[in-house]
Amino acid sequence: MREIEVGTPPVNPPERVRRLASWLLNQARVIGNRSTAAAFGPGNRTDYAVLAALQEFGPSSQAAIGLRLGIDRSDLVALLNRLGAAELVRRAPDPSDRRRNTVTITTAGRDHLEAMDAAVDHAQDQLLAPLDPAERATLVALLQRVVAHHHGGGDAPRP
Amino acid sequence: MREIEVGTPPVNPPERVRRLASWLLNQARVIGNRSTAAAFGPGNRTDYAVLAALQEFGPSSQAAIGLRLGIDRSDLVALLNRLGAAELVRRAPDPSDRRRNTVTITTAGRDHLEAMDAAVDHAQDQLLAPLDPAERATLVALLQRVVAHHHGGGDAPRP
DNA sequence: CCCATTTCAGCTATACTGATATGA
DNA sequence: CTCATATCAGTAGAGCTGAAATGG
Repeated sequence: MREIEVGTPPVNPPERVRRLASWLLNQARVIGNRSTAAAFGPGNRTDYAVLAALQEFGPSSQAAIGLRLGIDRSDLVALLNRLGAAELVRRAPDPSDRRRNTVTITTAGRDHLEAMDAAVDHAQDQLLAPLDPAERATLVALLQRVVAHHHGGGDAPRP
Repeated sequence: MREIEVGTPPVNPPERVRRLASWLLNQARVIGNRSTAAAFGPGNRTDYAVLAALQEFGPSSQAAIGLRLGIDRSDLVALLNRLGAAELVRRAPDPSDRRRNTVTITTAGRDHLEAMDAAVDHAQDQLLAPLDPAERATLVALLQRVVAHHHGGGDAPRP
């Protein structure tokens, strides 16, 4: 029994394509999106990242959240509208700089984040099912290095 | 000097997010898409896969191409319209089954494919820049196993 | 004046769904 | 009548751009 359903999977692609890291990343990402779409609702896969950032770093402006997670300022507006409507975050004008909204995670938001943690772990488990723990760590480490190289330090805190 | 330009890179994301394979795959895929978008024109990253499939397996129906590469039947129509307009493929009704179009790569298509090969290699090189050859092979092999597991054999020919 | 922040309106490319016409 | 094939129309989310409104 296969846990993740795939819509239009490739069947025997040509050599040239089968060895391309960029192609494999695209395929793997579609699979990962499906497994995480089951954990969160569809469409809202970035909610987890935003709540996790607010939990780990405390109240932040929208610009700070976007910068931290690589989410566009525009997309954050609708996302925070949803999280705010669900009472998972509060959005209040910053008294010290009234251009800013200070976004704060609520108690309900913390609960929701913890509930999602289990679902997220399960999604990663499904995605990486064919790999043993050491191989999973290797894959994650290699991907972190690729991302860090191009983003200039996305995998480790910078001074 | 960084070769690949990135629009909204994450800066110091939270622990919970930084270790997620699904998140890393998304980040790496955006980087890979940018590097390949430089090799092909933007928008047409699947052209290479289609031409490679026709080169390796010979003339095929559109349904066969889509099945092989995991491309939706609908999206193939516009793609082949473009490739046909550029004279890189020929599309002729199959005399033995007139529902089908037999798609054949042209000489110009072969030339174009070979020209793209170099650009594609360069794009992979940029994407995997921080990894040595052994690490690149490891990453590709791990991704192939993940993809194969969920697609049921996407990384190796099946009988 | 210039710059930062939020918000909105819209654009493009991707992955997909559903319906239709034609033919095996 | 059924199934397969190709085509078209249209949907939904992701990533992004440009401009307006407000304020430092």
